[in-house]
Amino acid sequence: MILLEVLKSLSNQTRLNILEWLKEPFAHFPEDELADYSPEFGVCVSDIAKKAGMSVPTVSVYLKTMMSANILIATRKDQWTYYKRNEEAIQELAQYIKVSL
Amino acid sequence: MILLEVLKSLSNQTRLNILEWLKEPFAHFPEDELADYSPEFGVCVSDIAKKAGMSVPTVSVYLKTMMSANILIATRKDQWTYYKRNEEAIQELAQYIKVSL
DNA sequence: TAGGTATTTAGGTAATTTCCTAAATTTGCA
DNA sequence: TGCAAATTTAGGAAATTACCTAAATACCTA
Repeated sequence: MILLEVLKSLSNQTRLNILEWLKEPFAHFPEDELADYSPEFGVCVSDIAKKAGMSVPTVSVYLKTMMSANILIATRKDQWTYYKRNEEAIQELAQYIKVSL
Repeated sequence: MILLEVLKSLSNQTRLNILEWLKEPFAHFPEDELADYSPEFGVCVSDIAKKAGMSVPTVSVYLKTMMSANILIATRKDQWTYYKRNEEAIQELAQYIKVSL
């Protein structure tokens, strides 16, 4: 884990929100958009962009940033890219801060 | 705790380094600079600036930023301002990430 | 192969952050 | 009172980040 990279990826309100939304997709995204939702894959880029009220390209880059930091996991499926949280990495971050920061 | 503010205050390599140095001052600062060191107060601005290899004003602002985020605690004593880590706030951050992020 | 949907990449402007030097302030002490 | 040391505040240049729109790419299906 590259701590600075992880912290940078989390130091933006929209990116923090995305992480929250992905924790409970059904509480944050319209049900019809989650018609084919599976916790294995997550939520696709355009649904997240719509929820964020930002352009798809901006959110695409945000998601990619968080994936590079290993906080999100991406899965390409047909023409969609689904993103979900990397719970292990988030716990690793918490543990690192607790014992090593 | 304002999560975004805390994360921003930590998303800079120099500020992360400062937090590390303050964890074990004797391992990171020259002994003579720590002549009157006390864990109750910490290390003064100019010693931290020297260690960082940056100007005093820059480091002064960095420290103030981290204090505003509640990650550091400042104590003014005569003409010196000493900074130490806020261990409770750091643990609170770790816990927040663990259970709520 | 053509056309449609989803995503990514490129390129640009505005805002923020990084870091400096100079000036102002705080505090101790002769 | 007035100088000296430590710090903070002000102001500015350069780099990075935050967003956008337009264009390119990926992948489906007819």
